[in-house]
Amino acid sequence: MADSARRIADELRARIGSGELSPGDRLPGEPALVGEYGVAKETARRALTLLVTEGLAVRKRGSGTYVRSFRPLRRVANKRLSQAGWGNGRSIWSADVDDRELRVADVEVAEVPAPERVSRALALSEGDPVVVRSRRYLVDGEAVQTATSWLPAELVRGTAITRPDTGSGGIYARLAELGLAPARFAEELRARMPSRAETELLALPEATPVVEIHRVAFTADDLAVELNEMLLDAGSYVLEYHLDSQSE
Amino acid sequence: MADSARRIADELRARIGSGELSPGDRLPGEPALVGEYGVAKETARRALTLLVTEGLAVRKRGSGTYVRSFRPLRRVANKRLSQAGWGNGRSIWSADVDDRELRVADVEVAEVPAPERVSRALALSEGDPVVVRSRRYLVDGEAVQTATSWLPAELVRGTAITRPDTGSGGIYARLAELGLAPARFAEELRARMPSRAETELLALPEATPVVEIHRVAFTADDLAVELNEMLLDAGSYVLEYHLDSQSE
DNA sequence: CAGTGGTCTAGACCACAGC
DNA sequence: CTGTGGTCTAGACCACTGG
Repeated sequence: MADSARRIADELRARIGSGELSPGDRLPGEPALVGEYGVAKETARRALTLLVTEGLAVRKRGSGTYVRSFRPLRRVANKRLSQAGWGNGRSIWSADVDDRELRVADVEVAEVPAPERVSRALALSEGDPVVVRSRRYLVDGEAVQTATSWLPAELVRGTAITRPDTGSGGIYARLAELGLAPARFAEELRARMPSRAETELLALPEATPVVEIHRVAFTADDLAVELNEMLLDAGSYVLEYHLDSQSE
Repeated sequence: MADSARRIADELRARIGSGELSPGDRLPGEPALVGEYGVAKETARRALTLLVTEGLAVRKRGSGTYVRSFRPLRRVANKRLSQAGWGNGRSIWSADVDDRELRVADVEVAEVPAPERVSRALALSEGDPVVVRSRRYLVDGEAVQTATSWLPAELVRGTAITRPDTGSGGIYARLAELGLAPARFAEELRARMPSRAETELLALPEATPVVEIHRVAFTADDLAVELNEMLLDAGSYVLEYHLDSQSE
C-alpha cells in the first residue's frame, strides 16, 4: 500500500508512453482515481501532481487534467549560417517551423540609471543613463517570451530607438545608421523554474521551466551597445545554434 | 484565511529576497510554521512546496528545508571565439569559472542498429549500424551531465572510437585522423522537467529542469559524423554562445 | 446545474538524520 | 532517541467550467 500516489502515476505514465493516451487527451480525474484505486482524494491528487511536475500533464480547473502537448517554436540564433549547408540530415525536434508568427506587444520605453548588472555588461558606470525597451512576444495571442533591451543613453538619445516604434529593421538598423552596427553577440543561457510573477507574465502552465537569455551586442570595435535580457517559455521553444569548428 | 499556504510562502520568499535568509540557511520547518501561523501541517508543507517548485529551496529529509544555492559551471560552446575580444564587459552570471574539473565516468560503448531519430540526424537509413558511446560527467563527485554519442559504424569501426578510452584528444582527434575532422556543429537545445529516471540518474534536486542538447558534427564536406545527445542539470550550468553578425 | 480541480483541516504512521 | 520531512486518510468547503 506504500506509495500509492507513485504507483498510480506510474500506471498513468505508462499509458501516456504507450500512446494509449495522446497529447490533449483527458486523464482520469481525481474522483475516478479514488474509485478505481480506493485511495483518498488527496492521494489521487498527488498522483496527478507527479505527472504535472514532470511536465507530462496540465490541469484545467473545472474541466480535467490533460496530457500535455509540445509544439515548440524554433529560435535560430544565427539565421545566416542556418541557410547554408546544414541540410544534410538535421532537425531532431520537429517544430511548426514558420506557420505561426511572433507578434510584439506591450512595448515600453524609458530612460533610467543603469542597474549594477547592466552597467557591468555594457562596461558603463553604475547609474549611467540607459534606455530600456521592454516588450512581450505573442504567438496565437499567447505570450511566449519577454525581452528587455538596455542601451547606453548617450549613444542612442534622440533616435528612433527611444520611441516605441523603432521603424523598419528595428534597433539594429538604427544602430547601424549611427555607425554602431552589431558585429558580434555573446549569449548566456540559463534554464530554471519561474517565479510566481514570471509564471503570470507568461501565463505558464505548471512545471514549465523558463530559459533566461542574456545577450550582449558588440560593434566591430568591441563596443558593447546593447544588453538584451530575454525570458522564454521553455515549453514553447527549441533553440538552435550553428557553430564553426574549434568549438570544443 | 484564504490561501494560507501562498501567504506563508510569500513571506518566506521575501525573507530570502531581502537576504535575511541566505543560500544554505535552514528555513522554518513544518512544525515551526504550524506554530507560527496556526495552520495544519499539510498547509505548512504546501507553503514550503511552493518555494521548492520555484527552485528557491531544497528539502533534506530528516534535517530540514534549506535555501538553495546556485553555483553554475560555464559551458562555452565555442571556446576559440571566446578567447578573442569579448572582454569588454561580460559575465552576467558569475560562475566558479574553472576551479572545478569535469570528470568522466561510466563510459560504455556498443554497436547497435540506428534508432529512427539517430538515422535521421546522421542521414543514414534506419537500422544502419552505429557506434554508441555513453558517459556521465561528474563535478566534485556529483553527476551534472550525461552524454551519448552516435557515430556511423562504417566510418569508425576498428578505431579507438570503439574503445572506452579514445586516447588523447578524444573522438574528434580520432575523426580528424580519418580525414573526418568536424568543421561545423549544429546544436539544438530544449529545457524541460526531467522524468523520474533522469532525476535519479543526475541526482537532481526537486524542481530542477534539465537542458537537453542535441549536437550534430559535420565535416567540411557536410558529412554528418556524430550526433551527441547531452542532458544537463540546469542548476549546474550557464551556457555561453558567441555569434557573428547577421544573427537576427 | 453537476462535475471538476483548489485549498484546507486534524489526525495518523513511517523513514531518515543527527546527536 | 528526538525532530525532521514523506505519505496517507476522510472529510469539508470553495471556485470554476461546461452543458
